[in-house]
Amino acid sequence: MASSRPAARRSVPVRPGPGRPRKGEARAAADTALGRDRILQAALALIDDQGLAAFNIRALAATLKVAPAALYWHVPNRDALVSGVIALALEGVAAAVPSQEPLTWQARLRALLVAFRAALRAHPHLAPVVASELAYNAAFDAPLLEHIVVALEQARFEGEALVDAFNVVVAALCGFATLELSTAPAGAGEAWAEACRAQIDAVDAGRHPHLAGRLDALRNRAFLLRWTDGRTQPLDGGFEAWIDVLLRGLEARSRALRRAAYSFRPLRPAQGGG
Amino acid sequence: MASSRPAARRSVPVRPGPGRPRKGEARAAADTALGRDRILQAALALIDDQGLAAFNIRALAATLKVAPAALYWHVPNRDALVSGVIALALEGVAAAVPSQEPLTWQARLRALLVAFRAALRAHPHLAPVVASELAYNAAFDAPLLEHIVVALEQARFEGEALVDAFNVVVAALCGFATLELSTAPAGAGEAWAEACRAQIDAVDAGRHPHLAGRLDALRNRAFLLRWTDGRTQPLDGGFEAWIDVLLRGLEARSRALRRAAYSFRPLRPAQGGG
DNA sequence: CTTTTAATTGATCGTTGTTCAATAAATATT
DNA sequence: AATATTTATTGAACAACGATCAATTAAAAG
Repeated sequence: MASSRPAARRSVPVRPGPGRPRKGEARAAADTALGRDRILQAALALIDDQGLAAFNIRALAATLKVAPAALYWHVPNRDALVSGVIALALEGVAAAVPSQEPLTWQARLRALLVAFRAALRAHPHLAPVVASELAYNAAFDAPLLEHIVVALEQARFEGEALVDAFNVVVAALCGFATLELSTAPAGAGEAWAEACRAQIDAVDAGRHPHLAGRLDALRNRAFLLRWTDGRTQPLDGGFEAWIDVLLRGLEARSRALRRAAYSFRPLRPAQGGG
Repeated sequence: MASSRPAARRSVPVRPGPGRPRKGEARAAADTALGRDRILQAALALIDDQGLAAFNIRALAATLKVAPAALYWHVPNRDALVSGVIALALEGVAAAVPSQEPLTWQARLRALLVAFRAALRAHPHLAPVVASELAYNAAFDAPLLEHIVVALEQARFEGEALVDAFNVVVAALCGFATLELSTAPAGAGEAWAEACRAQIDAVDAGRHPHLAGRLDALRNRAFLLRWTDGRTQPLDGGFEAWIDVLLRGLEARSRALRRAAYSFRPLRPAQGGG
C-alpha cells in the first residue's frame, strides 16, 4: 500500500501530500496560512460571484488550493460556513452609524437601515438566507443591538413596549432589503422573465379592477410583479417610503402609548374599524 | 436482457412494474391518481413534519408509493416543488379577508397581515424560504394584490407614492412573520440553546450599557436574543406593534404627502435630524 | 388494428457533504 | 536529544441526493 509516490523526495514544494504544512517556507507569512478567517473571506468571495446555490465545499477548497477535507478542521460544516459568511458580510453595519455628533433616534435608526441595505447590496446573493439566519442569534452583534436600544429609549419606549418596538425595528431592518435583493434562482433566464410578463398581463381586469388599473405603474417595479431583481434595479423610492413609514409609525405609537398610560386608558392600537 | 422478472404474471396488483398504471381498478377514483396537486399536498405534509432540509424527492416518492422518477413527469425539479408548496400554503390568505361588509383600509391591511401570519404559522418550516420566493412572482396571487391596491387607493396614495406604498405593504406582510417563525437548523439542540444563553450573558455592560440594562426584558423574547422559535413562543405583542407601526406610519405618510402636494413643497420624509 | 401519447419503473450517473485512517510538521515533555 | 503529543493536512471513500434515460405498459387517438 505504501508503494505509490516514491519519487519526488522533497524537491517539489507545492502539494506536499498529507501531513501538516511547513510553517514559513515560500508562504507570505500568515497571508496564505489557512484558518477560519481566510476560509470565510474566500467563501464570501466565491458566493459573491457564483451564487449561493452553486457554492460548494470542493470549489471553495480549490480556490484555497487545499484538499476539501482540510476545511473541516476549521469549520464544522457547510451551514456554519454560510452563517459565518453572513456574519462577515454584516460586520460593518453597526460601525457605519456615525458616533461623534449626537443623533436623534430617528437619524440613528435611519442610518442602521441604510447601512444594512448597503451591506446586503454588496453581497446580494446572501439576501435569501440573511433573514432566516438573523432570526436566531447566529449573527449576534452587540453594537448593532445597542444602537437599537439606545434609539428606542430615546424615543421613550419602556418595558414591554420597548421589547415590542425592538422586534419591530429588527424586522424592519432586514424586511425590505432581503426582499428587494432576493433574486430568481440561477436557472431563470429570459424564458422565465417572459413567463412573468405573461402572467402579469393575464390579470383579469373584471375580477381585479383596481390592480389592473395600476398595473402599468406597478409592472416590474413592485414586489411580486417584477422580473428584474433589486441589484440591477433598486427600489430606492420604496426603501425611502419604508424608512418613512417605520419612523412615523414609531413616533405615533410612542405618543399613543404615553397618552394611554397618562390617562389610564388601556391602549387600543390603531384598529381603523371593522 | 428481458429475462428477469418472468414470474408474477399479473396476479399481484401492487407495484405492477414499469408502464402506465391502470385507470380504475382498486383505485379510489382520482384520490390516489398521481398529479401535481396530490404531489404538492404530500410534499407540504412531509415538509410540515420533517422540515425543509430533510425533505427530499425519495422520501416524497415513498409516501406516495411511487418511484422517485415518476415525480419528474408532473414537476420539473425540486425547486419548483418547493415553490408550489409555498403557493399552496399561502393559498387562502386573500380569501381570509372579509369581503361582505365594507372595510376601512386599515382593517383590510390588518386582516391581510394576520391571515398571512396564520398561514405561515400553520406551516412554519416554510418560513425561511417564503420571503425569497415571494420576492419574485413565483407565488403570484392576484386577489392578494388586489386587496393591497384597494387599501392603498382608499388611503389616498397615488402614482409613484402608491407604488412605493405597495412595496412597503408587501415587505411588511412577510417581514415580521418570516422572522418570527424562522427556526434554528435541525441539528440545533440544547447545546445550541446553551451557547445562545452564554453569548447573551456575555454582553459587555461597559461597552453596551443600554443593551445590558434591558437584557433581562429582551432575553429569549426578542429577535437575535432568543433561542426559542416563534412556533412554541409567539411574539404576539411584537406583531401587534408591527401592525400598529405600519398602519400609523402609512396614515402619517399619506397625510404628509398630501400636505406636501397641496402646498407645493417637496416632500421631506421624516429625517429626524443628523 | 395501428399509431401515438401519457405515465411509470428500474437502473444509473454525477455531485455534494462528510468521515476517516494515514501522514507529517510543529510543539510539548521527559 | 529523544520521545510523545498535538496540530493540520491529504487522499480515498461512503452515503445521500437530484436528475436523466431507455424500457415498458396502459390509455387515447386515428
